[in-house]
Amino acid sequence: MHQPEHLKSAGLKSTLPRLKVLDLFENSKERHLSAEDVYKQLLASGEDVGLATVYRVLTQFEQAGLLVRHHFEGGKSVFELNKGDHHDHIVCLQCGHVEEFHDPAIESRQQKVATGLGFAIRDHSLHIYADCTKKKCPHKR
Amino acid sequence: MHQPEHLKSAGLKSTLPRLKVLDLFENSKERHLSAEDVYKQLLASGEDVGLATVYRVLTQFEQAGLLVRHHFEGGKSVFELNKGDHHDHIVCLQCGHVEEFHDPAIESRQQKVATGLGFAIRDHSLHIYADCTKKKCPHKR
DNA sequence: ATGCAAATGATAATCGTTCTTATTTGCATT
DNA sequence: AATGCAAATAAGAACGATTATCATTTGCAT
Repeated sequence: MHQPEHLKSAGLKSTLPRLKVLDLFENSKERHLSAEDVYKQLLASGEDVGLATVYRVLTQFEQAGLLVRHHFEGGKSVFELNKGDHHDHIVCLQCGHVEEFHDPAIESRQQKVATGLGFAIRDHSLHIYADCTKKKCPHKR
Repeated sequence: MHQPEHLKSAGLKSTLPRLKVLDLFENSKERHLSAEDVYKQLLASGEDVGLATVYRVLTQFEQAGLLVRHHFEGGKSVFELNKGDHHDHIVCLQCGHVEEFHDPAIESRQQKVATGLGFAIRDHSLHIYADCTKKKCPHKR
């Protein structure tokens, strides 16, 4: 159990709801979870947390750098553990599974384009929405 | 005035609110407008349209292919006239202005990456959030 | 001019998220 | 181990964007 230290070093008190949420992200099958996902999974595990707390904790974790927030289509925010690397996302239109990728060529082109237009990149997001080409979509929800 | 034909060919009755909205997109300074933007500008022009109608019309125009919808950060949908071309967006963090660009190298890399992972791209969005590097941001709201 | 389906406007409802506030908890100090 | 207090929580109200409901109005073919 090394989670309390994670929280401590992030300047966050080691409370039960925070440990539960962090644990969920570290042990969940899907890397990408919405606030609703987190809330429901905690309730299903018998944990008794409030939805407002989930939202607060997710935002705090994002600010602390423990989680990264993404805005996929559909409006709702989705979070994932911050592995320290940057990557883009392919969202499967069939099952909603999110696959990650990183392409240095794309990244450097973005820099060139932005610089050429007189902008300094602060952040960017590349989302590809696609169909899995295998006969049966392998990513069960 | 060629707008009524636009609507007709899209299978939409030529009504006053729809003409107003279409006209606004064709004559507005900013290419990218939210439902709220459209509603407020119509009210400001003395036109009396309902907010619900604006939302409905925007969605219909999107489905008819007259407008394209984008989801920038901040949650709300933004629309622009469909010019038929695909392009990506740089959003100025200072003033909210949206600049468009198209980079074939990025596009082709995306195809390669998606194919390599076993996906067929249906749609994608690349949003760069950046600061304008000129001393004074030239894009006044 | 007439009729009727389609479109509108006002408003209620919904969804994701944030705010408010009274209560509870973590944890440092006795 | 008991105490105190700031920080964190839970419940529900509030919020902003969007969608649904429904009675009224409008476009347009007859």
